[in-house]
Amino acid sequence: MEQDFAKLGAASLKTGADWLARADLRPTRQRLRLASLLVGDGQSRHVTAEGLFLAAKDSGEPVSLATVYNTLRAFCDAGLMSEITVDATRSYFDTCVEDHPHFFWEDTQELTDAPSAEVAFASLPEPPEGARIARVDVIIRLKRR
Amino acid sequence: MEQDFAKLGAASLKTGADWLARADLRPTRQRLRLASLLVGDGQSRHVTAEGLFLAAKDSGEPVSLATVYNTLRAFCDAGLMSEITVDATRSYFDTCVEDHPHFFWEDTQELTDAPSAEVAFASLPEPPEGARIARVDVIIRLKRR
DNA sequence: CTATGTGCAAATCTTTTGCAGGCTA
DNA sequence: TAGCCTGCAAAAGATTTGCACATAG
Repeated sequence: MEQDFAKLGAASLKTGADWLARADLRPTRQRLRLASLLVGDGQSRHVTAEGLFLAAKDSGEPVSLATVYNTLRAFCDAGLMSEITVDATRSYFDTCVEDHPHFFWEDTQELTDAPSAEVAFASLPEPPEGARIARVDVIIRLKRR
Repeated sequence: MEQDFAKLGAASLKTGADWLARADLRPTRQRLRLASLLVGDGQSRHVTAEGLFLAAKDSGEPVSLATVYNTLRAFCDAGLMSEITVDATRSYFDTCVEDHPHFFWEDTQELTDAPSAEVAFASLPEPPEGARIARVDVIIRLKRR
């Protein structure tokens, strides 16, 4: 589950701070660090709690695992991130909150964006009586050949 | 997570036995019981381990939770069932092994089939170089209104 | 009779939570 | 200063596993 994170510079710290400010989250040292790793370079990123925890440790400013979990939860609650369910044993989090399709690489357990423009529904069923469609998850599972 | 299971009669035991035989699985008392609950009426069914465990208990012939887990795993390995990932905290199993779309009722945590004919892709992306598409999961998340 | 399957309890793994001390506004 | 945040360790919940006993072929 190799994940490549933003190199941290002044710019990424600034970007992370803006990102937190958008959601009225207190810019603590830990949140700034995690935010920088997540959106420091303006790219969208897919992480697991464990992966982000390791990235923080590698970056030289460790954040406790509990705080990584709590922070990812806070980011989701604040609408900054979304949780993607692809694997029964692990949660994935995406810095992009739009409903979009994903590739899941079964060999490396890596989650990436699928080109959204190329996944189009010809039709979707009418939601059953009394229900509305909250979201449509599309996971394209890939195997190396 | 109310799940309604097959009423067990001679027919359902027969059906369950055939189902096991198709996969060369030994027809033990526990497997026959679970198979009957799953495919006894020829309907496709979506279960969690806990739900199936309770159904067995209610049916008057309990099966231990560990065996329910091991058996569901065995049924999947044998190609009789498939595992559907919709919820990070629980695994769902489907007696239908074809790749087909699902409704997930967020309020009751219930998983049902979506009318497959009505979910058509206009297009799917080309799998990235060196990969092939193993499966495409479509989960339509529903909220009650 | 031998290989498999079952059940219990214990282990494992991911995620959450209680609580004491620290830090932002 | 008040309240939110962090980290640690413990708790919780789902699933797996080790092992002794049972059972199908």
